[in-house]
Amino acid sequence: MKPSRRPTAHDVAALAGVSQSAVSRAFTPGASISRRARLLVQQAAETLGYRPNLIARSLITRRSGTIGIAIGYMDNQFYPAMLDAMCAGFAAAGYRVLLFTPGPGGDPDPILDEVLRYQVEAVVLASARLTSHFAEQCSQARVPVVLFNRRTERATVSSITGRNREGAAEIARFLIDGGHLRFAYVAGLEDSSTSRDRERGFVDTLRQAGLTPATRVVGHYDFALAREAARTLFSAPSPPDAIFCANDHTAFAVMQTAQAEFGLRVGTDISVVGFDDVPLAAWPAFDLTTYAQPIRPMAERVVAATLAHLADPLCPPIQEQVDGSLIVRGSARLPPRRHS
Amino acid sequence: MKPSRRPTAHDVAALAGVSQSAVSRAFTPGASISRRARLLVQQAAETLGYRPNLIARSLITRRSGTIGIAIGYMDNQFYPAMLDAMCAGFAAAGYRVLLFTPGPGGDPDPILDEVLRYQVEAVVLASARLTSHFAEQCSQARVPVVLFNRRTERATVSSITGRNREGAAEIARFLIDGGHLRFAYVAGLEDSSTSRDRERGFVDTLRQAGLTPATRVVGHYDFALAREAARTLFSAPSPPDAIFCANDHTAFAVMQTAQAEFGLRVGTDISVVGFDDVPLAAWPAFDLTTYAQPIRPMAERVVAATLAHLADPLCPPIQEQVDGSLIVRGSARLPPRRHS
DNA sequence: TTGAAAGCGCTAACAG
DNA sequence: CTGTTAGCGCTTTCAA
Repeated sequence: MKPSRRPTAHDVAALAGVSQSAVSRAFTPGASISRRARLLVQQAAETLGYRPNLIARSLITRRSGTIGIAIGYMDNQFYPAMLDAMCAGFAAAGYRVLLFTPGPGGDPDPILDEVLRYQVEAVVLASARLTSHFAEQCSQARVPVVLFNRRTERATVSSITGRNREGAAEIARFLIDGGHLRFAYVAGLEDSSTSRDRERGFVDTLRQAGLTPATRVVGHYDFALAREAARTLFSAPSPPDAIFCANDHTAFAVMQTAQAEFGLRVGTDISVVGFDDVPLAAWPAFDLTTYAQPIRPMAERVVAATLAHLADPLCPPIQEQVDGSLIVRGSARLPPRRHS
Repeated sequence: MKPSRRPTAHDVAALAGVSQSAVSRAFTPGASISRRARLLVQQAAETLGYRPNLIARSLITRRSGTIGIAIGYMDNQFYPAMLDAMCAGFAAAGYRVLLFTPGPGGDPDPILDEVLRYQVEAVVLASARLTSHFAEQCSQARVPVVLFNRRTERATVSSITGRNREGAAEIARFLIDGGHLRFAYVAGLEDSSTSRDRERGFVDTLRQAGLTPATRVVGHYDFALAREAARTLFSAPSPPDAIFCANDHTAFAVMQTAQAEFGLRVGTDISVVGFDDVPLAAWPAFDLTTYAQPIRPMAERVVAATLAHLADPLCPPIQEQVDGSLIVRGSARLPPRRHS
């Protein structure tokens, strides 16, 4: 017994009494090989516990079959759910996922370099940090980039987002119809396109309705900071009665602070609305009114866009917005019923 | 301009006027190369945008630098948090993470095969499905396996778990001291070692105290199913006053069902205790008493165990239990204060 | 310190 | 359908 090395195609070939190329062919779906030869190889492979080395294959085919996914915010349920869905989508398309989580603090650049060295065929960026520079480096290396839930100003890179402006505008109208008067927006990260787009849709709609502009605080998409922002809001001389939060995760922080620290009844004393419709939003404890960004469809679009770039390197940037919809639950006062 | 191919070490060598081996050496930390040569190479690499191909390197070094992580339950906050921590840990150790999420339903075996073909150096299993058979296949292929948060009966494979028995026993004592009388356990998956161990610690402690055995329902670690189980519990003629749930995720389902559907005040009318101490448990809306499984330390132990196997292929299985602690919050009635 | 040469395990022409 | 022959891009002896 030769215990040290894993069996190679040569070993299998020797045992099966065929050439090494025959072994290769036996493991290649469309290859031309006789049933007999394939059987011989399969048996030999079985007894040896042979498994084709995909690394060696990648080297020659120049396709690693690997997609890099950068994802942050694992405490915001939206991202793990998305990761799960994307992973499944890529797996179904025959790709493996190399995960990298650019932790808080520290320069994310070295990790990018690492990933590119590993010959990922494309990169999906789902983290607000490291978006622009990172994306640039990738496209310089001719590695397609797909941004998820964020975009860049320059239309040079692909992105899949929700309908941030439209969704926020719909929320504004919903709150206006609900008879609210003092609005507030809890922003995410200042340099996040997503937070800015949502703010814009919200603020513009209020302005068009001739209402008092919304108070603005910043939660940085962080639970603790969002709670801090909520305290600022509720401690003000004239606190808001309608709060739109940059995402559900932020909304949870705001709701709980309102209830636990200010004794406010959410949905009655004040209205809180989020964005995303993560599974938690439907939990009885939250019952959050929010604008749904559908996980599965978005994941599918990300996968599709990535595959499009892989299929055609000259494919122009794809910028898609996936439709969402307002999910009305109990965290915001309802507009009066209209006759239909 | 030759746009099609990415630059290789040869291209860099040609431009720098050195041999291709020199290029290799310039990118190998400990290699013997003159400052001059290294500089030449670095400049040439810079202008060409050269990045060493790690796939090619793996082929010759026989080390892919990649760890496979199988993880499920992305809706249970414990797992994304753990994934994040493990990813960071492996990255710090110079390893990349290949993620695979064995979705619900379907045979997980083909995906395993896929992963092994990709030459991962080790596999971390953090999903209850695919544990035993999968682990066997891996060790047959001489790929070290580390189970996370689960173990197998046979002590042949490494595992990192929390103190399930002890933690559950401590919870039982806490509830007994709190003066509860009618206990219940909401189990996870029936074939999960974790759920069984927790149940055992809980049940044994009750028995030793001479108390009525706990009612037992099954939540399968699933939110909806756990709610269903909770309904069964609360609809019984003599409903429990102390419920221990297999994990926090299950506890959230139980708490909310108690409140929303049965009008029970958690922490007053009934006590609910979980296991894990996920970030959500500390949210005001839940304020869940639970037994903490510390994410960071557990992740560190997983990484350490994996590296130990990598460093020494003959390393015997490592079975570690990471200490936890009871986190007392408001979801369970407190034992009466004692004089200290 | 350096370059030449020999592969890592596999795929992909190319003849037979 | 099959075996032979070149490599994929890199690391690693081995002499020089």
